[in-house]
Amino acid sequence: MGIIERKKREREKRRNQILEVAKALILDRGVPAISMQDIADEAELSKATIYLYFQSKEAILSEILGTSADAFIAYAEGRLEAASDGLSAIKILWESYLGFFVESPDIFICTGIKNYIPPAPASAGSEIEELQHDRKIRRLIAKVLKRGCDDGTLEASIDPDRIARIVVMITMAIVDNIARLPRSERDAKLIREDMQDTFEILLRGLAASSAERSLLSLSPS
Amino acid sequence: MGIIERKKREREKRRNQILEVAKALILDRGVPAISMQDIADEAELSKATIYLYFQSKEAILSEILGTSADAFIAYAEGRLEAASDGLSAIKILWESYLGFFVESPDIFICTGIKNYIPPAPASAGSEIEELQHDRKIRRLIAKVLKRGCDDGTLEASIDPDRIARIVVMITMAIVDNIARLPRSERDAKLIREDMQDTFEILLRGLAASSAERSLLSLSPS
Amino acid sequence: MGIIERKKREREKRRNQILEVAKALILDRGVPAISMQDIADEAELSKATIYLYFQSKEAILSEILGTSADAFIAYAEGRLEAASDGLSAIKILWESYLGFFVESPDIFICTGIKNYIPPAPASAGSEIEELQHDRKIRRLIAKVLKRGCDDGTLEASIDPDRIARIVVMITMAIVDNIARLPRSERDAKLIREDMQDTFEILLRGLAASSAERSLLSLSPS
Amino acid sequence: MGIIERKKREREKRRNQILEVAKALILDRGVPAISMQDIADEAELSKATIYLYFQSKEAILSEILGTSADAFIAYAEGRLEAASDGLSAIKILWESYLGFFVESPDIFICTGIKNYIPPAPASAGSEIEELQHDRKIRRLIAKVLKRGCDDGTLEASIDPDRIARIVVMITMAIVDNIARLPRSERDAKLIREDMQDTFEILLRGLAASSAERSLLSLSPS
DNA sequence: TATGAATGAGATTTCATTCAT
DNA sequence: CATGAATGAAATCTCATTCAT
Repeated sequence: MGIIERKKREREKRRNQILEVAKALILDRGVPAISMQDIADEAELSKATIYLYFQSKEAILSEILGTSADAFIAYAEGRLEAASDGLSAIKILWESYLGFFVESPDIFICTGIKNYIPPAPASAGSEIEELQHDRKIRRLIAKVLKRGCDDGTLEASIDPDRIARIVVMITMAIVDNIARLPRSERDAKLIREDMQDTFEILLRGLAASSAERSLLSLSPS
Repeated sequence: MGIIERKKREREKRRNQILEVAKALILDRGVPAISMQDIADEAELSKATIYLYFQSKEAILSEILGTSADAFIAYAEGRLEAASDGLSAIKILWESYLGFFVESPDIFICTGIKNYIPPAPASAGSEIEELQHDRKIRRLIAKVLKRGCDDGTLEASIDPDRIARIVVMITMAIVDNIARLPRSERDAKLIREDMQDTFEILLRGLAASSAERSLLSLSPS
Repeated sequence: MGIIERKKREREKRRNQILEVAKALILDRGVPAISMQDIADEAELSKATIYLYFQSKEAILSEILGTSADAFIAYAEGRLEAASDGLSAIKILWESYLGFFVESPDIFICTGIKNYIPPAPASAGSEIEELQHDRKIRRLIAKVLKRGCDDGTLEASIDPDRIARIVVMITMAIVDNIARLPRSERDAKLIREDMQDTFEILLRGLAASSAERSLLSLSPS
Repeated sequence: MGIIERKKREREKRRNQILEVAKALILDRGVPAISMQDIADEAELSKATIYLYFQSKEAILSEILGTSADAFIAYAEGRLEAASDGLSAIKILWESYLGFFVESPDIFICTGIKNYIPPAPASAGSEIEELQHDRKIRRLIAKVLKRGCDDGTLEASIDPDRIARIVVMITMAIVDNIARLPRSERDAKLIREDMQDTFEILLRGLAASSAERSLLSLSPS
């Protein structure tokens, strides 16, 4: 029954092609400026065909979000195994972020999408699914923070879950701000600098007071 | 000739009424979901009448933004006079923010508007004006940070301008995130708690290492 | 009873002021581009006040048309008294036209208005009134043509009434074409040249074959 | 795969249907009085569908204009091959015009459109394209006039380009004037008579003085 | 007389989505 | 599976005109 397999593979390929096209367009013109027509045109498919692969525009956006988040999580989890304690774990997390996300345009795309999704929509259904993407990353961060609280390398008073949420927000905010610049002025280096500064401040703010100052700076690859 | 005065007052009243209606709608449904028609309907006026008071939809949004920002700046500047050094100044700033903004729904509205403004627009004209509102607040924060760097109460290595930008971003991010919750779950207390935690982390991250730990917590009124 | 007289005079003055403003605006931006609001603003009156003096926008346009036509007719009739025969009469008529109208911007205004009035409107009422303005000029031209047919200086086969109508049309067409140029390139000299060429062709076409060729050119003042 | 062919044909048919509907409406109510809504209603399509076939209202008007002009030019050029000299060429041109255009309502439609196009627009871009339609006809006329000047059958002193421009204007003026009559009184015969008279006058005015008088009348088919 | 305020009706255009083939 | 065609609903903005004061 290889034929069914092949069909499935081809279907998957089309899906990905559409997603790639959508990502490229978002990067170029911003989420609100692109229409299903644009995606169809660029993918050299008809609008109707797009609807064969995705239920709605929102579904496309959601999938892009999810894929990127999952990829990051896999990447970060691999690197985290090398962490000796909570403090170094969170440093590794941020270095991963700086290394992985910032180099790739996915970061702009995801932030663009997140900010496009209307705040507090009427139907809670899809929204919950949306947040799921965040939530995975949030859970990862919370785990790392908790480890630091437990082993004494991070300030004991913090609430890992809440701070994890805040950290995700902050990160997105930085990207979003860069994304608002005209495309030509937009620069991965800018983000990296802003993020490095921000993460160092957060690191100092989160570390236990006993932590050695010299450990509180980041050195992204 | 009090008649002219009265007319003027009434006109002002209508303007404000429209702004209030717009704010209420934004709060309720989010910026992208409201149209001039919605505003008109809710204000029990015709669309054309709205255009009598505001040149465009953007003008309404901009005015809301500007008014709130100005009010906050005035409020904060008054309180800042009591600051003895940079560290206490920044604490006062954040306490002001928590006290002033967080209690009022303006915070949601402003964040909603800011995030609605299309990222990286072609014409820089109006956008620059838009950002002006931010810029004022940013300048205020930068001034406070600089004071702290100069008098040794804040970490000397930080760049006041960049960090000011980051701080504004972070603040908006927190609000925005809350705003994305379904209206019913959304809660000023939530924001206050998130912000307080965040600001405390930032405070510890920004303070000079010599600062007394006990000074690094906030107590909003 | 001077008081009533004065009021009447003042009313007349306001009317004229409004008409002048309207003419200036038409000249500047073209009929379709001006609104009652524009007229009111420029006249430093309210829109409602304009409606106290004129029943509608159309009424203003119509009055402008009428006034200009009447002025031209008076001017031309004066000069026509010097005509010795039909051929010289028609030359004088065109020279008058070139001298009077072309020098003054009224020509643009009138043409602009004429072309703005929708062709073949539903209600015949107002339209008939409109054409009245033309008709007066047409009658004048027809009279002159008839004189020429009768005294043998013009081609006997022409139908004075029909040709009069045609001549008015042609004249307007020339002006209209110039009016379509960007205001900066628009030039009274241009019109004069086009009109002179055209009138000379018409003159040759209308003159009896016995007419001396040397009489068939125009020399506008 | 005739299916693609058929689709293409049907698409073309729809386009034409829309153009026909637009033409009928223009004929009936005049260009300024019709909206995209009207066209859609009359074509029993939705407004959005109209936009599927034409980029804008202006595009529809322009296409109507272009099609008619091209058709006329083709028709006239074919007949012009029979011309023995400049004088007979211009006679043939006018006879073609009378025969081709005047019988069809296109003449009203085109004139209506031309007069609708705003005078002296800010952006020269689209306007230039618009005038292209005229220009083609103008060029044809100029060529014919030049031939006549060169072979001595037309008055040598005329400037072919300028006179060509004038002739186009005059022609349009006649049509436009008829179009302003209430639809019921409007009559192709009227135009034909007016145009024939006019063209004969122009012919006499343009012909060299040596031309035989008997050649200076038109006999449209 | 004069006017500020209000508005109904409409114009053009866009877009996510559906459906017959 | 793929698509061309169609559309309803909306969005922003304009304008001649009326009316209460």
